[in-house]
Amino acid sequence: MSTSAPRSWIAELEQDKDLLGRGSTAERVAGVLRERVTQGHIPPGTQLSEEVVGAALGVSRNTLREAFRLLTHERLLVHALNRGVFVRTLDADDVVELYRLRRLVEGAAVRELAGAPTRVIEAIRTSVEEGERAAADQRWPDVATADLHFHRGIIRLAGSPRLEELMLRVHAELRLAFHVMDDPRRFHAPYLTRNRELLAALESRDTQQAELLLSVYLADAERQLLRTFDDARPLAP
Amino acid sequence: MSTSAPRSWIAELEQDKDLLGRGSTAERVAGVLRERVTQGHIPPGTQLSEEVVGAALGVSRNTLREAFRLLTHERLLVHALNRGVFVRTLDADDVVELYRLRRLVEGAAVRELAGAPTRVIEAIRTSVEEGERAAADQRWPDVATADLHFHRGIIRLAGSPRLEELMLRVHAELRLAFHVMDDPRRFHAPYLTRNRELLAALESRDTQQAELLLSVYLADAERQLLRTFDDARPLAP
DNA sequence: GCATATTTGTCCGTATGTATA
DNA sequence: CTATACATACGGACAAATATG
Repeated sequence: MSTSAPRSWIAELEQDKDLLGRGSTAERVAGVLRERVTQGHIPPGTQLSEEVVGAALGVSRNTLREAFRLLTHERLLVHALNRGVFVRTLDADDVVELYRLRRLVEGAAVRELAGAPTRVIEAIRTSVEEGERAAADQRWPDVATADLHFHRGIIRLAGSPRLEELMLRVHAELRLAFHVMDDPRRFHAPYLTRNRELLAALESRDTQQAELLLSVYLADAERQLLRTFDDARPLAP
Repeated sequence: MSTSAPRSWIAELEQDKDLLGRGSTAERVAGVLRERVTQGHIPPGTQLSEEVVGAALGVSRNTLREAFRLLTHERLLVHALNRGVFVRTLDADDVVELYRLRRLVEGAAVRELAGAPTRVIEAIRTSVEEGERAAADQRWPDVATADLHFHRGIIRLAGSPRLEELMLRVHAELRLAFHVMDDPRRFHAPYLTRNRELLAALESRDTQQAELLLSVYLADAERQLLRTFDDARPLAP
């Protein structure tokens, strides 16, 4: 594999050096790399050499290896024994499993609607309005993050921090696939009205309707993502 | 905090030194420690000194810290900044959330019963018979592990490796709480007949019945665990 | 409240092993 | 097959934080 031809992301990395504020050094380094990877600035498949990245961020290899270990557990990097770490590349099977998991978990969370505190539903409303405002101002990346906030709110209906953490990682993984999209607007914008409909079902405590809307929502999103996936890579190794 | 008075577990650790077979050194070290912690040989609350444990296993501090990082992510250890790592101590709130998560996820998995391959159900049958054989031979620890295999089989109905991994970690966490039980027989043995009943519902593809049996199963187990939890620690800080 | 001892956090240098050109 | 580049793992060192008296 050719790993990285331009290497422009290394210079960008150095700009984050002073951004390493609080927390353990390894965790701060992991935070910077997580941001760069999920934002698509470091494309999937590129190798992250210990020496090069460590020099760019000004940390030792020991510290960097701890950060790598964190991100490998989050499945944003893959670790090949004695070969190094690489930015994860998602294939179609990954997307299928991730959406299967979303349908399962978010569906189960909606089914907990009856016992969920109203505070959670209000937070979901906030995320919907946040997305609509962002769309009105044509801030498409913000529309995408508002959409993720919307789904995080749904998962909160389940009332389990561990489940929420799992799904945060799932969403981060999916972002690796979102970047094959040339136009983020076309992908996220159509779901604004769907989110509004789903919110209405939640606020009227209509579990059945919410479950139905959610399942078609996720099925459509998966289909759309898989379609552009096949277009982008007709013959992947 | 007094951490560890007897320290007998250090000598036991050294017996595992040669057991470190394949894989990265850090991962093998993590494997040994994971075993010792989930088996209850290293009691919750004890501090794992880098120097002491590193000497016992014959690995350097840097390598050991990588292993610690792995187990901290699995929530078997807790990391206090500048103070070190400790074996996790579960409180009642943890148990409540873990069982909420089990009800949610295993319930959702059973609801996927229709689309699950028969191979998975056959594996569940195997785990039931495995538990019954162990009980007949009075091997109570094996009854406990067979019970965990049973639930892992149920989760496999969902067909998501990521979900399975999450729940494996949840089960490992729960083992930290199981050890407050003085008698593992009384806790796990009564569920043998319940598992047999649930298996019958699964094999006849009766989703409704399986869902019902599972929910009362988990509710009872949670109640029983919380009860002995309150007995063991009437006034926890 | 202060001084000391212990432990962790971080970095460096180096030797060994492994994969790839 | 050899050579090269890189990851793996070790040991030592010092700074920083914490606990103890």
